[in-house]
Amino acid sequence: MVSKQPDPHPEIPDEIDGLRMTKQRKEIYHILMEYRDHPTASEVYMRAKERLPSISQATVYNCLQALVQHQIIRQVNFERESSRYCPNLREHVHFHDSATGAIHDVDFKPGFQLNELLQLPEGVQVEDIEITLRGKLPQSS
Amino acid sequence: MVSKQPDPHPEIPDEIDGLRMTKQRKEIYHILMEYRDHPTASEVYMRAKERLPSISQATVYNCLQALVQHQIIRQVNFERESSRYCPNLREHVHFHDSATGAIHDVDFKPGFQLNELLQLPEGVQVEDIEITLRGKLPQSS
DNA sequence: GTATGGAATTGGAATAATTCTTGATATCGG
DNA sequence: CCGATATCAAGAATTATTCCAATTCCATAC
Repeated sequence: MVSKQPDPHPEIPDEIDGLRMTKQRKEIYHILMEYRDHPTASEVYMRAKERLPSISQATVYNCLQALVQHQIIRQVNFERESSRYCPNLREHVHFHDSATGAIHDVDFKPGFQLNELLQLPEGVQVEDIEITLRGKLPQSS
Repeated sequence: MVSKQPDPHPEIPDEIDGLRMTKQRKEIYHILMEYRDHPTASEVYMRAKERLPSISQATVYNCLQALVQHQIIRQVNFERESSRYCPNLREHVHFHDSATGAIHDVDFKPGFQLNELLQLPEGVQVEDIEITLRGKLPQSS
């Protein structure tokens, strides 16, 4: 008679938007929520192995992909680097600090309108916007 | 006595911004200028082979990289797809037509200011902006 | 002209991130 | 409890790109 292990992440529901949250998916989602530093798949893999030593890279990729497809997290691409993953679902922009390599989320100002910024042709339907900035933060931050 | 072949692209100077424009580099630059449809490296390779049958993929990659590094063309990345290349040096945005897959350049409106759009922290120095839109054009276009 | 040195080109091998495949496991509904 | 379905694991396969070593090209000096 083996008693079940307690769920290590009881704050994460067993299902999100129709996706069954398995042990592995919960762990990976938890990792993204905890640090929010836009890790790559292999960084997620390294962190996940600490709690789930038998997890494989393939599972990490599978889980990340399942979470992205169900719009629980976002995949972030910068240049040709490895994809990074981000649990922030608000519409936002990514700022890459060229000094430290860190990535910061930057929000839009309320009420922004794309066609105030761009010479878009009449009648376009914009389904998705992706904005990435690269630059330096002031010293004091 | 073999007479030299005439330069197939006399409109392209023999040097741009300190980069010696060899036969291969001229051909590749010409391909980008002619169609302006944001081809991938292997699309450029296929087109280049028509005029320079002995050109190699490695050369295409080398030339594209040299042109990018000398800021003669731009490398454009979208999601995790192959890089695409673009001779438009004006600051602009890429619009991916989700119906046809075509990529269109969209200009900024004059006098746009990033911090009208974004809640940027005080004192950031933005060195580079990359904006990509995905969506549909109106039928009639 | 011809020689020379550095840059450019070539073809193939190597790399890295990601996806695919297949079999094993776990979970759900009845 | 049992079969159906979903998920996971491990390694092979794929794809875009880069690296490497050998050759070729080209500008300049002789």
